[in-house]
Amino acid sequence: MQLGAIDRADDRPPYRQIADQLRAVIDRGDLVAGDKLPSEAVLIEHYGVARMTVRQAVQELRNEGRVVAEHGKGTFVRQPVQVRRLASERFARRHREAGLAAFSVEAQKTGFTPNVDQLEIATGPASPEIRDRLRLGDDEQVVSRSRRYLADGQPVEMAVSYLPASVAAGSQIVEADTGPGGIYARLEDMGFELDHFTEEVSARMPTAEERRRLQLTDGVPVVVLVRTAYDTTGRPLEVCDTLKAAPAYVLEYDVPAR
Amino acid sequence: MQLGAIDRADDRPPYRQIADQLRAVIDRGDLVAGDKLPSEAVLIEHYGVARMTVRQAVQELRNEGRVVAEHGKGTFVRQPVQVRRLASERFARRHREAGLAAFSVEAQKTGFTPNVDQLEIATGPASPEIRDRLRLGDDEQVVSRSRRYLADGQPVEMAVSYLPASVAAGSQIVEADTGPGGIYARLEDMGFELDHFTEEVSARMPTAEERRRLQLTDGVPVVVLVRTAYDTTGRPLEVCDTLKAAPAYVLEYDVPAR
DNA sequence: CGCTTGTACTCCTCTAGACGTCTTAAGACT
DNA sequence: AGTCTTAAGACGTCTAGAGGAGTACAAGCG
Repeated sequence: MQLGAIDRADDRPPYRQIADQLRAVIDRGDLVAGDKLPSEAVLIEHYGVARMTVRQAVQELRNEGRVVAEHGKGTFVRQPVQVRRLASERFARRHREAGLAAFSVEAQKTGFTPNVDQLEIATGPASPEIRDRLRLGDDEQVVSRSRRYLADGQPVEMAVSYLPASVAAGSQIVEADTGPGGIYARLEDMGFELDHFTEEVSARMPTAEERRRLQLTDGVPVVVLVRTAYDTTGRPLEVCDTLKAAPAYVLEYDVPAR
Repeated sequence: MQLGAIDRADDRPPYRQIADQLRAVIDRGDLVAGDKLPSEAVLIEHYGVARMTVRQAVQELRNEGRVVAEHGKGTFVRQPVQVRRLASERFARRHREAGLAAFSVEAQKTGFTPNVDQLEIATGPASPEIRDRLRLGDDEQVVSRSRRYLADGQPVEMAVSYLPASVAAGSQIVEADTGPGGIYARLEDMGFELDHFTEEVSARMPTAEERRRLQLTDGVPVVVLVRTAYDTTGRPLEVCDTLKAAPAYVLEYDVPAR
């Protein structure tokens, strides 16, 4: 692996020159996914700069999502973010068969091994925003379920959903499958009549926490899917917010015969 | 504007506590878009920490896109992404009735008076990307159609679509309605059998030109809908990219009887 | 009045350390 | 052999400075 020196004649600051050289090492393939970057101590020695300068250079690569620092272990080259176009399938049909589509179906149709982690379930008072979305009274409690979906170990999606505690009604619902349609099937089993739901696709910049959990590159917005499920009386039964890095959502519709 | 102090008993590092407090100031509305954050010197004085600590806190907010630092001027709160919630309607039903959903249907169901401007049509060689998406040969030409949708005079959406010149076949297609389903109805009239299409929702930061045409504020990502229409043989007939500021897309599905 | 200059303020970059926590592996002990 | 301790190496956080460069505005000059 070849690292150059800092060119004092260069008008770019040293930390940027170092970052560029590290980037080049990765782009050239001298270091591939999983490889360890030279440690901070080595880079300090090589370039003859202070520790903060080296850290600032590495921070650039971290913000770009090219490397990941692991406390006590080292800094490692990350898998490149995949931006492949997903193969299209008969999604809409399956969607109708399943009754309600789950956003996370996508992960399962691409050949990845999907799994779920960071499942957290909590019961407590609702925030004003959630109260508004679920049309709850001031003192009603909600059950929140957050989880993260991974494809081949790589986080691709995270979701938080809220149900009125009166709907969750004990422990059954909170253990419901986090897979596609799981929660909705469970709700129907419990006697709730799902009528329809709304989905709203939006986008925004992720918070630091969201960027961390999804291992996002700096400057990349996330696609947000806001879903609300209603019963036949029009009462919201569940709201679910799903976050993904772009590209996010592939639907396929069949054209009906005319 | 109220800023607290650092809680040494808190297990979170000071820089994160400072970042949280600055975030809270923005979330509370004490500082709104365009306002200047307290300068580094003021924050150093207030919290009694070193410069690097303050800078690390502000860096978090910069990474989140909440603030922007301008050399020599200060650090300013950025325009927040709007999270306006749109009223939901029986979208899916209409979608099935219409045969194919158009992304721009939304504008028409919100009570705005929609209209289209900046219609541009051109025929020429395809870029490598478009060639790839339409599966064209090296020397095949494409017809591109770009337009902008306005609601009550306000630009809300823009779209560019490409058809192989062999499909467009003269002047009929290029004058096709830009409204929902218009182009697809025209294609079917011409004997093309539309089979299905894929839609991919993504998001990214807009280019300067896109920001200008959609009159976007700085820091707001755009939702991108990438649609490809296929005929029964699996050949792509049209690709269409639509851009909107978030929020963008509201669907409503009915749950079929079980 | 218009232009230049000075100056204060701002963020940018960097230095040379310090101590902390986490991971790993070697070595000591049972 | 298995378990515990310890130390080295790695990144995390922080201090207390320094000079640089861009900006805004007031003072001075022609």
